Amino acid sequence: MPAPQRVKHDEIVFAARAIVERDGVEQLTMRALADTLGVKPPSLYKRLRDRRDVIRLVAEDGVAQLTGALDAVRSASHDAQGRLRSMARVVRAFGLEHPGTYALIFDPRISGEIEQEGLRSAVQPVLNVLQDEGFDDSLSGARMLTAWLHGFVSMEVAGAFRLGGSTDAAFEDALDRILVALDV
Amino acid sequence: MPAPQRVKHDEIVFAARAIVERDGVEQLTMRALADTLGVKPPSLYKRLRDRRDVIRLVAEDGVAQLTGALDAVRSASHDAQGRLRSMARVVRAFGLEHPGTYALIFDPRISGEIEQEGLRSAVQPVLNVLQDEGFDDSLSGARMLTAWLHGFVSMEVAGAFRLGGSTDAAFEDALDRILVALDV
DNA sequence: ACCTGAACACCGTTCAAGT
DNA sequence: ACCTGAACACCGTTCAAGT
Repeated sequence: MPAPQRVKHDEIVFAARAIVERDGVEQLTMRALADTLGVKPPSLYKRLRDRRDVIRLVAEDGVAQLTGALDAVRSASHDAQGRLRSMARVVRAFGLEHPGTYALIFDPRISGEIEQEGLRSAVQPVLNVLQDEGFDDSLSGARMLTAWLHGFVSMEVAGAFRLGGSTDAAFEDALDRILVALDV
Repeated sequence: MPAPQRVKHDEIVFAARAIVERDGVEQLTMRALADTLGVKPPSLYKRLRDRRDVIRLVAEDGVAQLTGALDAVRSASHDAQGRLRSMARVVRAFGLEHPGTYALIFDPRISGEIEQEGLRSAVQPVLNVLQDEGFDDSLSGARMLTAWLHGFVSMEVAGAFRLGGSTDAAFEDALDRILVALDV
């Protein structure tokens, strides 16, 4: 008598993502994952290749969510400047809401394996906007904006801006200056 | 008869740093470290609290090196713009030469424990230069420059700039625009 | 005083045996 | 067809016993 499948693929990803958000990647063990799913560790290997596979799925789930959020605001503004501003805010909001997943997406050790790479998925939408505007040197502009954005968010998440002032204001202020520097 | 001390503290840090540079942090195990030192794992606990302690020491060693390199170029230029430019190049060069250590220094999970914090140690020298110049809003300016710089270097190290063009030129170009945006 | 073997609690992963 | 217990090779870490 065949044993019934007790756990669906999506449930695994959901549970794994929850562990990452709550406790960090290093706590995402096969044991912890099996426990929250009410199953024994070896059973997971029927659905997953190994632990790296789990982490990859969590990262891809995060990328999909971030990409979706970026798409949602893409048409919100009519001018390039407004669109870029909205997109930057979306990335920052995602990082502050999901620091564990954000770190995972941009971790070079993982992002190399992601289907739709984390880092490229951050550069690409910005590049698209700049290209749509017929902006000269779109690639280097996109890189400058995304480098600043990723640097700001990861430093903020890491707590590097502990000292002084509103980080909200610092973000908006620097974003203004970056957009001016881009000359969009 | 007391057994002679077979391994010095500095040798441990040196060996650990070498493992990180060559194989990455995850390969820095107590076993691997003991092996390269010609000693058994339990012996390490006479000199170190635990594995986190080893990692902390490696990170601090890297921070000291980076700080030293920053100090060395600080007086190389007479104007603020030249100093900031040199410092940015030094950080980038360090990241490209020591990607494993760079990632460690800026990893929020480790930098929180470092004596002289990695992220702050990157912001501070820039902040000093801007303050020396009597630059208004030095803090937010320092943050903008360091955010862009850290973002650029970590994305470059992660291989996010695979597609197209010289990254050297992209770096210099963006650095120019950032300095203009800062209006130093 | 320092070093070590043995031991413990954890991992990830495999596999034969159960249903 | 899926699940599980047992087992293996790895970790980090502790500690009593050696010199």
